[in-house]
Amino acid sequence: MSFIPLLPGSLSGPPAERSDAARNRERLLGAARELIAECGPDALTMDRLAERAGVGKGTVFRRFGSRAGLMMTLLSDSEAAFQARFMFGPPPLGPGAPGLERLIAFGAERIAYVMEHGDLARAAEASARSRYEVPAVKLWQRHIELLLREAGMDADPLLMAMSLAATLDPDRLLHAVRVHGLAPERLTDSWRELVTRVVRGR
Amino acid sequence: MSFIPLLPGSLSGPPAERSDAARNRERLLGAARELIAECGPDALTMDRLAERAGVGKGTVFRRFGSRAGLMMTLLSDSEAAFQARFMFGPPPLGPGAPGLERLIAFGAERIAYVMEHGDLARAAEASARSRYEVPAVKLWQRHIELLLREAGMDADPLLMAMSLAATLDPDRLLHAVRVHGLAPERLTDSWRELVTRVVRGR
DNA sequence: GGTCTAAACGGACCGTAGTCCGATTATTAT
DNA sequence: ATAATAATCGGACTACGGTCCGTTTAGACC
Repeated sequence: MSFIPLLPGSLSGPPAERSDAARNRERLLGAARELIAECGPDALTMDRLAERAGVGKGTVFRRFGSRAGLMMTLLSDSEAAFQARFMFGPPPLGPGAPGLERLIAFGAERIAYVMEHGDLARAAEASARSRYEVPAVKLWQRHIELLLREAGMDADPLLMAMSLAATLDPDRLLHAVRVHGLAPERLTDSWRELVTRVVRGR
Repeated sequence: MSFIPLLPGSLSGPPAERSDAARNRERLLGAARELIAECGPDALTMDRLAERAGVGKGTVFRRFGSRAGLMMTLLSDSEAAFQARFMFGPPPLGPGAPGLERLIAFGAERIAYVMEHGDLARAAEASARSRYEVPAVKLWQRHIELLLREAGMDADPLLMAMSLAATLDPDRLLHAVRVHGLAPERLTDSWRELVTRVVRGR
């Protein structure tokens, strides 16, 4: 007869990463940060990364699943911090302020975030299909929807949130700033106008 | 002494396509349409296309520059028709109706267009960088900006047009319909709400 | 220490977009 | 018709993301 655990297996946590796996993950993350610091995210190829970290290519993909997955891992710290700030931090970004003000603050913070981590964020946007299935992206969108409802928006908050989220897409924001040469403040101002008009209604 | 043209060279038109080049271009377009009809745009690879058309791979790229370029060429007819309708056609899409009504009609038509040619449009969206530099995309955006101004929008019409254009991105629209299962009419309704609120202002 | 197993490893391999350059051919001038 | 020339052609080649599978090894149990 086999061992019967007191807790369901899935609650005892993952079966503990093997030590060589942990070592390689750290090596890979370190090497990735080095390469990005040297040449930027676009120049990071999976082959070079494997070589630099001294592991096989298969190992890279088993760890991170894909190039986008690697980039998301690299972003996860700042991403988590951002999430914590808009969900639990002080107003006007966090709870405590009116919905509209939180929306305005959210956009402003998001724009600032993209200005700082934009290239990485763009590289982390997986290939086409799953771009909108990334947990973080879905979270922002639900957050916007929530704030819209709280601000009294009546008409189809889900789709309005989708439209507003599209405005904050890293790709578009970076293009506006880098190609069109627009100042980030102008993006922030425009976002404030946009959400104000959308919320205030007709 | 060399020949002096009466007109600057660039005005005498392109130096006339060589007959074999024209023949190959037709062959390629035909083969591309066949392959897409058979297996959809995603299954069209440049190698298969070259093989089916009976030409070398280099020829494909010299003709169309890239995979996205090929897709744009395939779309150009319906794209031109669409452009003609919103620029010169009857109201409310074309000139003659108030700006807001034209904006609403524009979005509705665009959504319908994406529902029909969406996959092709998505494949035509070049790789990252130049997504917003495609002439057609810039044209829509300027058109939206124009209509916003005409409708009396005061605050930064350029950026508002960018945001609104983001809402109509084929990728997002298709995702909403295919993954979230939203009805296209709901997208149209939401677009009407959105532009109405944006234009009416505070 | 020895044995066993599942997990981790590594790098050869694949499909794809895009490039390059020597060979070919349409066109024009003579 | 012939020769000169410049555009076109074709397919081998590269770079990259991603997969596969035979081999190795960490860790648990004896």
